[in-house]
This record gives sequence, C-alpha cells and structure tokens, in this order.
Amino acid sequence: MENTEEGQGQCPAETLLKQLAGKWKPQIFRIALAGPVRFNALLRQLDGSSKQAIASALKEMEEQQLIEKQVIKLKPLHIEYILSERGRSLIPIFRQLEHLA
Amino acid sequence: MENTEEGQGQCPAETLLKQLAGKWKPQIFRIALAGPVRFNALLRQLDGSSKQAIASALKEMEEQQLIEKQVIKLKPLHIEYILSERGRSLIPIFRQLEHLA
DNA sequence: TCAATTAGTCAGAAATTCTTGACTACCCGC
DNA sequence: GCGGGTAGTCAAGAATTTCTGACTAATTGA
Repeated sequence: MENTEEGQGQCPAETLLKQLAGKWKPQIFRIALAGPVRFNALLRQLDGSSKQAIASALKEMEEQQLIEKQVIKLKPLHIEYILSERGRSLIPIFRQLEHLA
Repeated sequence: MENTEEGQGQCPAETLLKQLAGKWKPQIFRIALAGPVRFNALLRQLDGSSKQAIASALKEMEEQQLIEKQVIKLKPLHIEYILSERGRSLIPIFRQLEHLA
C-alpha cells in the first residue's frame, strides 16, 4: 500500500523519532557531529552497511533538513555531508539520548 | 539471519532510539503518560493497529523497562500497563522530542 | 447455554527495509 | 586505453516488520 504522505499527526514525538531512528541514521548523525563526512567514508566506517541503505538514509536526512550536501570542486570531486542548522539544534537532545541509554 | 543480541555498541543513542521508535511505541508511550492503559483500549485508540503489533510493542517496552504490567483482580480481570520508573524518567526527553519536531 | 468482553497467541500473507552485485559517469595517473 | 577512486543508481532477493483472521481461555450477564 502506498503511504502517500499520510502523517501520524496525533503524536509529534513520533515525527522526530522517525527522522532520527533507523538502522543507520543514528550512526550517521553521530559521525556527522564530528565534522563533514563523505559517502564512501561512511560506507567504510559503517560495517555491514550498503551503498543503497546509506544513500537512502542520507537522502531522507537531507529532506528532513538534518544534514546538508556540499559539493567540493576539487580534483576527484568530493561531496560532503554536514549537519544543517536544524541538525545542529538537535545535538543537545541527541546527547541526552546517549546519556540516558 | 539471527540477530542474537548483537548490540550496536558504538552508538549509545541508537539503543534508546530503538526502544522509543517504531510504528506504535511512541503513541503507546504518549497515551501511557496520561495514566494506566489497557490492551483493548489501546487497540481501539490506535487506528489501524493490530493485536499482534500492540502485543509485541508492549512486550518489548516491558522488557526494556519502559512500562510495567499490573494485573487488577476485578470481576472481568483487567491488566493495566503503566510507565515504570525508567519510563517516567524519560518523560522530559519525550516532551523535548515533541516540542522540537 | 449463548453471546460478549477481557487479554492475548499463532500462522500465513502482505508490506517495508536492507543487502548484494552490476552498472553509470567523471576524473586522475600511468 | 586501463585501473582505481569519487558518488551514486538500479534490480533482485533476503530479512524484518506488520496486518489479518482464526483460535484459546476465563468471566459475566441474559
């Protein structure tokens, strides 16, 4: 069944939990805390991950404005992902989640 | 493949996110904030849910000590689910998740 | 006794998510 | 041109999660 942008409007926390949770998103977020990340670097760091899963996680996180994509016009053409302003605003709650776990 | 208690030890936030996120857990948590809940009441409130999904969400949340099960020995034998101490300790972060969404 | 409500469990199908491997496209060095 | 690194996309199958419907079992009221 197609879930055509059908929102879970009753529960606001659910929205944010969906954006942060998932198989790879928490780790991507944690790594991005330390600075810009690149696609293949993530793939190497996240053991057992796949291009597809990383690409789709990054895409969703970009759509939800957690991260931003930056094209670095260098010799081999790099693409960096960094936390957006909204992403940075979630750092405190992410830290709390880490401490309360 | 069996995921035999293989932990995502690198990312502590992931642990908590997994416990709170999911299709029904955020809503169950939110409803439980207001007071004791019962199985069939949840089923009626959570539109589109199924016994199986609610039962398994409650079971997981109980294992993770977010909620507690209480048998009320009354005429038709009720079972109430209430937030445990750990569950109550997560209320502030849940509220923050709601406000930041 | 029959139907209804309580709280589930179980098996099978459907939906979603993830992994694997092949492939594209650009740039660089040899 | 060939191999290797950059960043992906696509299709197919596997794994996981969820829904549906049938069923259990105890209690209650008619």
